[in-house]
Amino acid sequence: MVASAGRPKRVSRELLQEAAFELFQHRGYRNTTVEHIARTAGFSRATFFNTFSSKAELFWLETDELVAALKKHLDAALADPAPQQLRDVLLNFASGLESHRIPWALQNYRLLEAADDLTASGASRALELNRAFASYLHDTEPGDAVVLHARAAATTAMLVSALLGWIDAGVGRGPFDEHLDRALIH
Amino acid sequence: MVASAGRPKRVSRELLQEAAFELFQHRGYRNTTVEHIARTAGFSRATFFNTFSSKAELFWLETDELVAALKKHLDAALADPAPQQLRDVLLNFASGLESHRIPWALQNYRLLEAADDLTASGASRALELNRAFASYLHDTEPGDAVVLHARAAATTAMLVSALLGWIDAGVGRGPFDEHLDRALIH
DNA sequence: CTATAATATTAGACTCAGTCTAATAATTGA
DNA sequence: TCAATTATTAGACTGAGTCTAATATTATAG
Repeated sequence: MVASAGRPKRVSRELLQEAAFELFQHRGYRNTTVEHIARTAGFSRATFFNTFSSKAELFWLETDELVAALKKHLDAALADPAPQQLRDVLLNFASGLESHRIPWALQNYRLLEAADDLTASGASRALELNRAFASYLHDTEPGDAVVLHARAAATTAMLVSALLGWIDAGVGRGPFDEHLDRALIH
Repeated sequence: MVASAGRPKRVSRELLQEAAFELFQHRGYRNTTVEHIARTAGFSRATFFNTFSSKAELFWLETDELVAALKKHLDAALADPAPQQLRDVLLNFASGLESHRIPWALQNYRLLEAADDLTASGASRALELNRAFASYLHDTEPGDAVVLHARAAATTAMLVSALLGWIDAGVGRGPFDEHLDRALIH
């Protein structure tokens, strides 16, 4: 790839994220301003908003990768000629989730309560998952739309509940798929 | 009740709400400023924030009454010596929900997508319900905490899903409890 | 009737997120 | 050296929410 014309980028999502998480740990999400994050990383506020569309987007960076991986997993499962039940696809994905690879945002999910923009952006991630589940169910076991959407919503809720419960369980918790197996009723 | 001392209140939640919903219909939630709402109702911005803690709180006024009614219903059910299953308590409550008494906010729930503060405040209402359901389950059928919280979360999700689906069904939809009965998978 | 205590309303200043525009800086290639 | 291109920046703006201090309206005590 030829070096493209124009002034080279100095900023990266990672640089800003690193500065931000340090500040969040230290002073909390609300007490950390975008100006503060940007200056700590060596940039201006304007550059921050060139890189992220919001303070919350930065917060969810790693979680978004996890969500994307799960959606990819669902797509792969759907490509199978005889797709598994959604439940089993999720358990399969869960078995690959290592304790040490949980996004910082999820480990610190209690921060959500303190900030409106975090609650909203967290909810929008859950809704994204919900759409993916509804779509999977639609393709694998069509039927009454009311029931289908209810099942998708229930699955999303149980997954999130299991994940947060597992995180809360702290060190010594077993593997995630065992928690999820108990939480995913029917 | 003796008339209390001091300058009498002129503002009321209802006055502001009436002005607000007119403006929301007309110009949308985002394009309606708090200043605009307050002035339309004949007050100042400062008075608005004396009355409501946020623009979003106003949006959810009627919904909050519905949530409070449901929580009361749960408490009443719990007072019974042999409490019903949560599912049946909810179906019972749903049968009393008339089509014409659906909060404006729920009828217009698609507005949520357009505004972060609405998503967040909507989510916080759902979480409030979720806590109430978890508490009900805790008192009626104790057991594994992971399973209990998963069931509460699933119930919340299915209830919301059913409610929004019912609203979307528009005129000609049957009674809500029929929808809910299908959505609440055991 | 007047003063005062109590409460409502208000203006206005402030912080912060997010948007936008216009200026400037650093690079490539001609 | 000049133009094209892209990155970074300052700075102004809007709007939500917080806060303080001033003013208005009432009841009641004297």
